Amino acid sequence: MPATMHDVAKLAGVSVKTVSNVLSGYPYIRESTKARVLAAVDELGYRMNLSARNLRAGRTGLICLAVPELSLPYFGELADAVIRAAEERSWTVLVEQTGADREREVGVLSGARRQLVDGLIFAPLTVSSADIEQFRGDFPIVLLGERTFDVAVDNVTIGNVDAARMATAHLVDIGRRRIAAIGTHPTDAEGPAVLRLEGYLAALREAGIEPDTELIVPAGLWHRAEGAAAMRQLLEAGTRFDAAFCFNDTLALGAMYAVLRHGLRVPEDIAIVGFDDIEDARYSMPPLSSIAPGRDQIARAAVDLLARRIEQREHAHQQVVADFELRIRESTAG
Amino acid sequence: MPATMHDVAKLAGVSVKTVSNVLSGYPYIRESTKARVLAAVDELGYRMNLSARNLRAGRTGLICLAVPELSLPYFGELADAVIRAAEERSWTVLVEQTGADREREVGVLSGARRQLVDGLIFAPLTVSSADIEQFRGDFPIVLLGERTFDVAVDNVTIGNVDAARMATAHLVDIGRRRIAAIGTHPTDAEGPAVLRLEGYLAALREAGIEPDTELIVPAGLWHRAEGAAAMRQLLEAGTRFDAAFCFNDTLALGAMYAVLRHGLRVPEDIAIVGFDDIEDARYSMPPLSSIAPGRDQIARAAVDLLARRIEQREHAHQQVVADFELRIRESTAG
DNA sequence: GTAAGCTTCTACAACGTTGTAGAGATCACA
DNA sequence: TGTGATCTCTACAACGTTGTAGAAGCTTAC
Repeated sequence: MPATMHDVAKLAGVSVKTVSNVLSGYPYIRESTKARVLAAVDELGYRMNLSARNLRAGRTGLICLAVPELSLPYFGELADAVIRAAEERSWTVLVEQTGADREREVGVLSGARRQLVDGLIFAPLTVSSADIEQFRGDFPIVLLGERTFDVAVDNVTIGNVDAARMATAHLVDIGRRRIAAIGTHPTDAEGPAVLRLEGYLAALREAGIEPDTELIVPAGLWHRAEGAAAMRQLLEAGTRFDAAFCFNDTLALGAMYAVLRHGLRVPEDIAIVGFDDIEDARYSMPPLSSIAPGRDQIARAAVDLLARRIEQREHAHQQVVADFELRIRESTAG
Repeated sequence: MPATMHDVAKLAGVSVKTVSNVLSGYPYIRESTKARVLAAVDELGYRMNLSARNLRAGRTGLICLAVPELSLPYFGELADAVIRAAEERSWTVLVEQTGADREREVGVLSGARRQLVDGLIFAPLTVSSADIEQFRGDFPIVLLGERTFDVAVDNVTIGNVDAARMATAHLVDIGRRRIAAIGTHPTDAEGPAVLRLEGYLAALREAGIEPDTELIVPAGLWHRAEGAAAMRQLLEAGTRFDAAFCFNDTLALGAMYAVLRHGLRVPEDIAIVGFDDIEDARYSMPPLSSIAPGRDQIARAAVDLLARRIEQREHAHQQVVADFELRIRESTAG
């Protein structure tokens, strides 16, 4: 049975409230009293019961981070960054995995966790802006990832369209004309897949290249296996092409694997550029060119926005656009 | 202001306790009453206040998973598995990152989180068994990873020594005699690095191969960068060798990168085997042979052990040894 | 000398839920 | 018809904390 404030108070010979005051930094306390209380805390190994504190204070000090899967390196690294950023505010992060499941994403928005956490940082994959409007209710939320439609939610993103355009333009710059895009979500109306496709198409347009629908390959989950499958499909179809822009790095690494397996060279035969700049990208053979989003910047911005939203429920929603940069490595360089 | 049980009770025309009873599945309730209550819950969008419930019940429904870093793929995948296993018990997992920092690991054992969670699943890196004995107090804990010294804590592991021995023996089987070991922690007295080294040495001994200390290279963090650095060090030292057993897959992938960069072939010049079988391993070029621990089995066992420990504080501590298998891929196969 | 202000501490109620105990109905059976 | 068992529901207290309100002592200023 752990010690409570009552035990501490009794041992220190003060009232419960005085213990509470000492612990919460109330200024008007005699030094000697404070010392006695702290000694008692120490002696009993007292730890505050957070359920009780939260019940009273209406805050839990917990935030929820909802991502598709931690086993995807990008989200593992992102979770890492968010947890660190949250720590600076002494918040605790509770990670929820949504899979790629719409029902679970809706569950996160409207679900039971909302009673447990003060706010939500949410990287949605399948739910639409309309869903978000509908289910979020009056709850502090920060979205990760651009929303195509305007939605009254704080939002941190990198410029997906610009970044995708830059990645594709880089392939054009090194002389490629037949550039595949891997990872589209043809049925989505919005979301990163849509935006990255848009950037890809814009870059082609600017280069005067006619897009070829045969070179645009969907991939639902953006895992390595799907990247490899998509690339195999392209290679086996006999479609001629000399480069691929993959919508994330795991797709790209899977695709690169399939190219090499097929006996072709990267980048000589097929140049590949990815997106996310996960650690793997730097140690693949050849190392993978990729768009590096400012992960720490994104995490910090998300936590900051959420903090402001929690403190002050009513204010215009904000959009933070984080920086990105193209890291050119050997998968696109001679 | 969210609705409380009182609001629901008033709307349904029953007592608060009846609402509570309906919601917690108490059997003796008239169907019509139950229906009225549920309708009221629905109409008000009522969600239970978990702080209050926890305060009353003395349980939070949260468990803590403490790992070094989520951005390490193995731990990302492990966290994924633990979260899924915990979900089946409708527990929520709170992930704590310890870095490789002893102070933080001690903090996890003795820290403030203990008031917030019902139990802890802990993958320690730096703390010793003695630390664990000292700091854990009376708190439900399950350790991930073998303890060399006996410590009164539930424990899930794979047979590190056996697995390392099998990996090394595999290299011997394909005809290698000069086998490097990458990833030792020379100052540790226990922990996976020590055990894997032990397995490595055992396999050499069984094959009648004299270990060569020049081939045993430390690496603190088991990141790709350290694996690459260790391998570069070996290559530049001019030490002759024809294989490497890396203590985890990220080390192995970094090492493989360095080998290929150095203009040598894998496996012809240097065969490489890793440990953990992370997803990357299957898509590197060449694909990496690795020890596959039963990750889901480990996660489930850890959650099960923790559940038993929470329900019933007093009983002998248990050790679960999960299965592993060697996945042979091209990094060790002609 | 006393009003006003500061410092230090305390009692009490409240946060939203559930366990305990028990009050009334209703039912089965003699 | 009475007796005990079963069903349905309720009042109350309690979990451990903090906000509110205020008491008591001390200092300052006239």
